[in-house]
Amino acid sequence: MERITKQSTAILNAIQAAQRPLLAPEILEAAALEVPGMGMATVYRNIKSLVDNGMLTTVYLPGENPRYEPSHHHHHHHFHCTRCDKVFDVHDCPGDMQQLAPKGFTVESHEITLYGACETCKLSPPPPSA
Amino acid sequence: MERITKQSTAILNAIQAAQRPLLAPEILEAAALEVPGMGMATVYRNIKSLVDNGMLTTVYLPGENPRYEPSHHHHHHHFHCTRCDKVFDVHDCPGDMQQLAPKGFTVESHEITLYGACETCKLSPPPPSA
DNA sequence: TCGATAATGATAACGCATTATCAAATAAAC
DNA sequence: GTTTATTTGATAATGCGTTATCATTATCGA
Repeated sequence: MERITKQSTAILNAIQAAQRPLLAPEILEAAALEVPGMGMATVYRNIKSLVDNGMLTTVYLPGENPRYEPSHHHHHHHFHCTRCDKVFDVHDCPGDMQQLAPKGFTVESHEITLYGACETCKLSPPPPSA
Repeated sequence: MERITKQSTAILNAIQAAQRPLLAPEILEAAALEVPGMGMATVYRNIKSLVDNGMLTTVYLPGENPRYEPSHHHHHHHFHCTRCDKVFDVHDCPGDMQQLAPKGFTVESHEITLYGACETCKLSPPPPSA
């Protein structure tokens, strides 16, 4: 990916504008608003290139397909809304986790995923089923 | 799965003896020690049945295939050894995570995965590469 | 503007975990 | 022990995310 195309521009725009990690199909959906007819293969090709360049970071959550966000280079976690399935960054962290591990184990890093309702879903709960 | 067979017995034994969540291939490997020639399909069939019965709990870790452990019914987390890739239960928990979430978000649950070296791997580090 | 070459889109192919199929083996009831 | 229905093992098939293929299109340096 050496050339700047309207597709690659739209893909990068979509990821940077999202302010949250996106799934590949979400990136396609967003970028296709700017470049209608864009194909899934183009999204995967550009993602791969951006990840290889270090511009994108892959976010793995339990039982989920990979999401992608601009590389932050600072420690953070994620919130997965169980209503809308969107994932948001969480910039706070409880800190060292060494004390949780069994005796004799060494903790080198950790991942935390929070689950619950995001603000939008809290304010707009689904109508009670009839 | 209504009948008790030597295969189903070996599978349950393997899972209960492991004292840690196992991948499907690990269950096969362990159960096959007791019943040589056991097939992967039998493992998946029995896992599915045990999960449906509530006897087994599926453990999802980021970017990993599902693992299985006996249902505990108590809140706990997991430690993933980056050396041997084994996963261990962590019975401690930092507690409520509501304060980490963005304003307006409601935290209902959380998952924590610790990464590092388990005791065995710490005591037996790999030889330095030549 | 032209030409070389990289990117795109459509689609086939792939990898891999999981599930379905079905004949043979085997629990468990009688 | 016999009978009958369930389980097993081998293997094909599936689902699905991702990657490869290749003719066409488009970028960008000359």
